[in-house]
Amino acid sequence: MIPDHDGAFAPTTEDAPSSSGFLDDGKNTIGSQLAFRLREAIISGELQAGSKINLDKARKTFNVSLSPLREALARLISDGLVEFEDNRGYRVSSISLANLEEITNLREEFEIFALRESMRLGDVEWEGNVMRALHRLNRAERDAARPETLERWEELHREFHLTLISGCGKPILLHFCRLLLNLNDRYRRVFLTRTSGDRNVSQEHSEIAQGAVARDLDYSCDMLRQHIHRTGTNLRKHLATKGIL
Amino acid sequence: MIPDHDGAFAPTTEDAPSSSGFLDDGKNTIGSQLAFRLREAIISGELQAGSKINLDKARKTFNVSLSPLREALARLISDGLVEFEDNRGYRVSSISLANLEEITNLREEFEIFALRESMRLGDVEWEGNVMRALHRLNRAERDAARPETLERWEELHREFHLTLISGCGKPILLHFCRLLLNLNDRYRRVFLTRTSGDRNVSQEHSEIAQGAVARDLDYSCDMLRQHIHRTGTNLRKHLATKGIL
DNA sequence: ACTATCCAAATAATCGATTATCTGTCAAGG
DNA sequence: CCTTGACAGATAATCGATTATTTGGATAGT
Repeated sequence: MIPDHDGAFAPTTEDAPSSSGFLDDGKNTIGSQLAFRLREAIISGELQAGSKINLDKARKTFNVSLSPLREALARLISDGLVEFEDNRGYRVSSISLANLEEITNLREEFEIFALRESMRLGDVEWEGNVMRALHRLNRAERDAARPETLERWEELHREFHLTLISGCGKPILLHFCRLLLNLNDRYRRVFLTRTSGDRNVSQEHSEIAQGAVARDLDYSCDMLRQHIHRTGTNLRKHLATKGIL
Repeated sequence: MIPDHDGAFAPTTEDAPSSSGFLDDGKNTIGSQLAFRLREAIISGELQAGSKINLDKARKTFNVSLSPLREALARLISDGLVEFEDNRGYRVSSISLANLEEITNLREEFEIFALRESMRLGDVEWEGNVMRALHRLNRAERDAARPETLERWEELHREFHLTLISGCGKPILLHFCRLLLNLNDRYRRVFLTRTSGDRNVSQEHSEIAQGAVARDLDYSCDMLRQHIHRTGTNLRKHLATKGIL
């Protein structure tokens, strides 16, 4: 469950990372659903990075009133996907090489820290969740020609990484990692629709997960670091190539 | 300037940490001013941790309409000071021993990381800002009997810590540190109105700052770690004593 | 007594209209 | 020409009223 807007850094009430992470369970307010839709629109690149968000147009596009629209945008600000300035309105956060590099760098720092803590503190429950998330991810197909598989894969991928560090017992840290993962996903969704040829991502995930449940701290952390680093490097290349900077 | 709501993780436009960090420059929208007032009310303890925020009452108390009130609360959610649940409304984030410990722990990790980066990358401008912030802080008085001096000291103290790490060139990291500092300040404001007898906080700050501009990485980082750690320990004691947990 | 169901008051969410602010354009003055 | 100021259109912010949801308490059934 990504949104994480049930409360700020709530002490992680979730029993097990709900598989149906992103389900729009119909039970929410318009504001929540809208936040969900907008988030997807931004992460998928449908709403271009850096572009201004005209409230009137958005209101009409999504068929909602201003109140829930602002509500939704406020949440995306917390997520770092939208920026805001008094009397100037909202705009989709820009992407840049520097931003990508920072995200990658911070992910390395924070996720490794959180993984280490998880291995130190995680219980059997956590181990089980990790193995499940791994299995589900590795079973999911990822066909660039079929967007719905990409979306599904992204969801499971994020779920995997979050589950991996979910045993750390640090809600705020988890919150930060979730944000970074979110930000990172946007770059991947926009620039990478397939895995680069020289990588076997499934295997990378397996190595990390197995090292984690075996409590092989150094090995698992090292694998994770490399994993994040490689993704960063690939993204950097693609960003430079398609280079809209 | 703390609020940091000019945009998500904006590439730090600020030339120098504006001394007038918190000035309510009158030029903002009602929502912004309200966010400012509410933040102060929460950090100062005026709004009790864990308490529910009744929109109607708040609306009347602050003499505003619902829209700006929700706007303001949305910002405090980003700050981690307020929690929210669909159809259930808002409440002031709770405090707890675990929460305090996490904040302290993460501050140690992140601020040290950011300080190290600042020392690696910071320019003369940064050095100057650090020395200025230090001077201003050490000159400020802090009299438990006069709340306005406490408030002022807190502002300068936050400013000092932020300036110290402002050279790191990592806007997102800075954003996270700012949040943690904010959260931490609430504990101090509520539980510590004076420095514990066995500490010379001014000297601690001086040591950190001087080590920083001298680029003595290990020394400065170590001093900062101890500084944060001591504060955490003190707060923990007071929390246990006045223990409303 | 205990639980379940329904109702009413309290509270949150949303809407449409109004007010305030900003932005770009054009004219007058230098 | 360039700058300055004023205007108009576009856009954001706010408000008051309406609608939807939740909560707590009363009632009926076991």
